[in-house]
Amino acid sequence: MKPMTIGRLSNAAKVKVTTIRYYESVGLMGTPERSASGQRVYGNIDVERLSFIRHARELGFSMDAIKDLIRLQTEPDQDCSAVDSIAQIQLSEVQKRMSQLEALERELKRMIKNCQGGKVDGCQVMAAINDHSECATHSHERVKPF
Amino acid sequence: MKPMTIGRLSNAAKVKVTTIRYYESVGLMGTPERSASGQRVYGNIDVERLSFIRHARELGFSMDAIKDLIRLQTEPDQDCSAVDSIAQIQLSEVQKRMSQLEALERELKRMIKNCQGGKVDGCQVMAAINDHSECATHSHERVKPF
DNA sequence: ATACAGTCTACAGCGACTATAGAGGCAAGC
DNA sequence: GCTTGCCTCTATAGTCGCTGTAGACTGTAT
Repeated sequence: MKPMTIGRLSNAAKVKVTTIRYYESVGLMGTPERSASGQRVYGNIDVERLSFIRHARELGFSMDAIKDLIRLQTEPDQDCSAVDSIAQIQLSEVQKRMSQLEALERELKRMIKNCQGGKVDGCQVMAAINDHSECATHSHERVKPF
Repeated sequence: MKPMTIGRLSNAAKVKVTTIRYYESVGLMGTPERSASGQRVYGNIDVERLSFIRHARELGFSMDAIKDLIRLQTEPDQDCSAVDSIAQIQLSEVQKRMSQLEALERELKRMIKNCQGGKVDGCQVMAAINDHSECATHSHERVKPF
């Protein structure tokens, strides 16, 4: 039975080694046992926890939100509503983000459709971006970069 | 006729003062004239350019893409296809991002629907996040934070 | 014995800003 | 002239969620 090193944990949970160490440094993962030579040694519970973190990250939860979820998990007698509300906030964030992106999609499509080749001089894409009177989202909220 | 200081430019273009200085530092905005006491002095053309940058950012264009667009704008005899292709890339990014978010929305809704209150112990939201066998997006691509 | 992969720490960098500190400038009212 | 109060200046550090690098040590297979 070989000890579960950080590399094996990485394979098991599908999270990069460097990311695991990062999660430890910010307190998302606890401080593991060490072997005689100082290497981290994990157990099955760490695979569980790290997989939970990965999935939550894939769902877009912030690391702070995940910390809250983990804390709640250790208090199983508590009311479920706190968990529910974290998920609700996440859902509304996702929906807000989607409606922004839909507006962007419409505007980008319009720009591209109107562009019939030719010179930059009369390019409708540039004209559309310059037309800052009409904003895609009708708000001044910044769309996060991607 | 008062000189256009950075604050007035900020108001006119709806971009924060600190962000304007940042744009200058990374070469997105040029280096403006200075008054005798060293304050930045702008003209109407700067309002145009900064508004263009703001709108392009709202459309999700990266700062590198915006640099390209500005460069192309100063060469109006060039072919429009470069501009078009920047917009096309942007559109496909937006669409990719949207389909990821749609998957997240479905999963979050499912999680929340199944949560009927009660204790954390039996919370379906937690169970759903723990169910990392079935991934929302069916890929291991990370959704960018927001 | 040697090769090579894995692990360690510490620190720098990414994008696109935002925040802070501490100094100096400018216009209006007294 | 003096004060008040906002504006602007530079420089630096922090944000988020990692990723990459350097240089040293460890563990395993041949």
